[in-house]
Amino acid sequence: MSAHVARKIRNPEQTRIDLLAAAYAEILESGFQAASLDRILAKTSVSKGALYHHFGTKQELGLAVVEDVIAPQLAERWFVPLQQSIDPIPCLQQLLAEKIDAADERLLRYGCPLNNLIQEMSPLDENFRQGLQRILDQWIQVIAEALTRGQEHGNVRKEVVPDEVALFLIAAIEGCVGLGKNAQSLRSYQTCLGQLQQYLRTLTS
Amino acid sequence: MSAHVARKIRNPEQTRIDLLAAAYAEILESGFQAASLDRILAKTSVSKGALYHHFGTKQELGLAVVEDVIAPQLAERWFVPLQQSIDPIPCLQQLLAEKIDAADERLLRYGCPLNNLIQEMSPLDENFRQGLQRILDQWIQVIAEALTRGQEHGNVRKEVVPDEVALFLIAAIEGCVGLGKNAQSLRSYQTCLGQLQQYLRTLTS
DNA sequence: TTGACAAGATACCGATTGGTAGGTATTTAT
DNA sequence: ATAAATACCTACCAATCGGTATCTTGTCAA
Repeated sequence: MSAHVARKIRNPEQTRIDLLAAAYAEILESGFQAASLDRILAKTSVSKGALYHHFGTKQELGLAVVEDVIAPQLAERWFVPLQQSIDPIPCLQQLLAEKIDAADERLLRYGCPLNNLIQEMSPLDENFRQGLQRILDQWIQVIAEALTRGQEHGNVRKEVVPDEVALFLIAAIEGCVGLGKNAQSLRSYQTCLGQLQQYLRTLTS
Repeated sequence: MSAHVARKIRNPEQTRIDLLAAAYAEILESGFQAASLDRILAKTSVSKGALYHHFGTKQELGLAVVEDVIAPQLAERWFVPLQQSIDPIPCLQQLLAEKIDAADERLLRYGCPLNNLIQEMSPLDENFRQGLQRILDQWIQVIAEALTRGQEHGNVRKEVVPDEVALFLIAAIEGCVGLGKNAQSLRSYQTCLGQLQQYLRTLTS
């Protein structure tokens, strides 16, 4: 079938995607500094020459993971639902509920990829810091806008400062995931996020 | 003066303390995995032979930093004041206020030593995880006991579950420090902890 | 069909890593 | 005074690190 179409031996876009996926996994498991390029290559059966054709340095590969893997992941799970919602408060509640229920074993073990890189890399590499901060700023903004709309609809107390509460919400989320990661306890993870849900309720009017 | 007292050429206890201090700083700045024994030795002018006389492996050194440096630090700043206080809620409020005011540049850049090690090491090394968890459990317990006493004195709402709120408080603190670390913004750090203070107020009856 | 460039492969490099071998020097106990 | 144990030092090691040089191969436009 399709005899005319020359079979593609090479597929640079797919190679790039494979590298990003393997690098993402390796970084999640070992951290960026301890992430081994050789291990990444072993996972992908891509050669080192190919890697360095697509990415100039290890740092470039890491930044690409942040921009092309982590950022879209977060956007899909948080930004899209929140921006589409008309009444954002129940939406926030449900996003938290999902986060509680969908407690992957992988999440419990390795934590949040975004927070991991923040804690490891922000003091060491300004490019990483800025790339991660861009994601955080978007996250804050999306939640803050949701809270503002909630205030306009009379669902959120006027006293709350959307920017500040959004910042705190993200901090609390990352904190809960981080503690659950060390406790290695689904129960800890869920009760911690459960307390955050109760906090959310104090924002409603 | 003191001609009889032989001058000490060697001081193994001090050597150990020097090593722990240097290792603590190096780990805070680079993380544990990327912490270089050679750099630690350079900071202390201690030889590698001496290091390996006091600590069998790099891991042992790291665990000693957790137990002998980080744990006492936290105990001094949180456990002692909380345990001594009769009315623990104002005490918690003030501890947070201190944490807001005493925002060191070093804290803002490198974050919380405890949380750093949690995020980096808990998935990689079970011994680290347990050592860190011991500290967390103590922290939780001290705060929970404070909250319970607060309930007994009628200062804290009966609905709060001390254990769970204590867990959440710590998560939120670490989250705030972690976000401030990436934002590199004193303002972010302080407003985030400020929101946590407001949360604390919702616990009072 | 061919020339030019992108994509990938292999072999290697210096630097750094945690750790060790084998020695010396100090301290302490007897 | 002396033996034994503790404390420390220097030189070295294999393994791994990120990165590079050099080459071949596949792709596509002209």
